[in-house]
Amino acid sequence: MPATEHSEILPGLSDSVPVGLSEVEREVIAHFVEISRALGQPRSLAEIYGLLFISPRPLAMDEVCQRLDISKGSVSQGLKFLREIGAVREVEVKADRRAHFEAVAELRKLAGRFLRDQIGPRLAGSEARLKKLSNAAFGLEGAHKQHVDSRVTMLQSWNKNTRRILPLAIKLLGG
Amino acid sequence: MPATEHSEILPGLSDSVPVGLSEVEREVIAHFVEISRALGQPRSLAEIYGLLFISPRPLAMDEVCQRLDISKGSVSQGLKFLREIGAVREVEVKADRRAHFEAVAELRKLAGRFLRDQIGPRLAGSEARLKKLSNAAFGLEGAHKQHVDSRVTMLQSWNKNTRRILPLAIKLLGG
DNA sequence: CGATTTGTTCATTTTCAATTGAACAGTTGG
DNA sequence: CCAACTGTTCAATTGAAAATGAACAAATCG
Repeated sequence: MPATEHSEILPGLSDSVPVGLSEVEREVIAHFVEISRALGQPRSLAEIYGLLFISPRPLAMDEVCQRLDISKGSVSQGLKFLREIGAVREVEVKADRRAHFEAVAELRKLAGRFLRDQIGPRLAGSEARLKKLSNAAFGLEGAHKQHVDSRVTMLQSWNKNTRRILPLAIKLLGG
Repeated sequence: MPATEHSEILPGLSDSVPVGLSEVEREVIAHFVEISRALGQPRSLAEIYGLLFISPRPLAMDEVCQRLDISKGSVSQGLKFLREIGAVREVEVKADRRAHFEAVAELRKLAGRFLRDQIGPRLAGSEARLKKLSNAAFGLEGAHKQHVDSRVTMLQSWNKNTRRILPLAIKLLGG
């Protein structure tokens, strides 16, 4: 007997939501969990996105809850965030009033929005801070001032470099 | 009276290690703390690197402890890591047997090593996982197999793109 | 050689963000 | 209108990662 892919742990309850995750699903989710770690994003986000990414059809919130065994609150917040950064889109499903979601699978869009929303603001804050720093350095004198000035200049140039590279990276990723 | 830059909170104890941090030091450290957050690195690392970055001379471990008010253990571990990724180098100081450290301030080296040591291994692991995934997908059938295959292919291509970009980013950062 | 200084390690504690779950609000269908 | 369903919010809990500090090893000094 071939193993059923959507493993049904409880045979009696068929044709509702499958219980547990298939091997493929587990692996895909694990993959996204790793990536999200590197990006400093919470695990549940990655799990939700991974499940939607590999799902052949859009899923409703409570389906995600059940399949991943995470709380309604987490899924609600997770989906909210994923929608905001455009990693997930809401789609209609006939004869079902629940909201359904599917993964946006275009890397260019994904990476672009992530960088714009998560990294961009930080860089902006950085710039402001460097200005403040530059002021603080203004009051100094002599060799000490020279040293501080050179360091501050360095930081400003690093920031500028980073700004230059981000849009470029997005282009390359998408192509 | 002009504010002393290396603020001396306890006037009697001069010419040993200054107590507290100057405004410039605080700002520079805050800057690195922000960056380290974005990179998912612990705060103490950023504080240590920031202090060394703005310091006009190499510092010994216990100086770092005192100035930042961090435990000896943390500083020891922090410096170990920073040395490993090449963000800090050890230098000799005459008539002082303690090890002294200074910040490596070349962005190219810094970013390069960070990407190589922290991101590279993750990408490698990713590749392995994708192979496993590809195998798991092999046993499937029909439309479901087609869907899974297309998704797996997508993941593989994303990985490849990322690999292509990293070295490029390093080059651009340094220039 | 002790005594002191320097530095590491690692079990415990602390901290902080992620997760939970219960209360709540809004919709829909009967 | 009310009962069931769907989804959000937020105070409390949990858990994972970081910081502490004491025990230890190694080097240096007198």
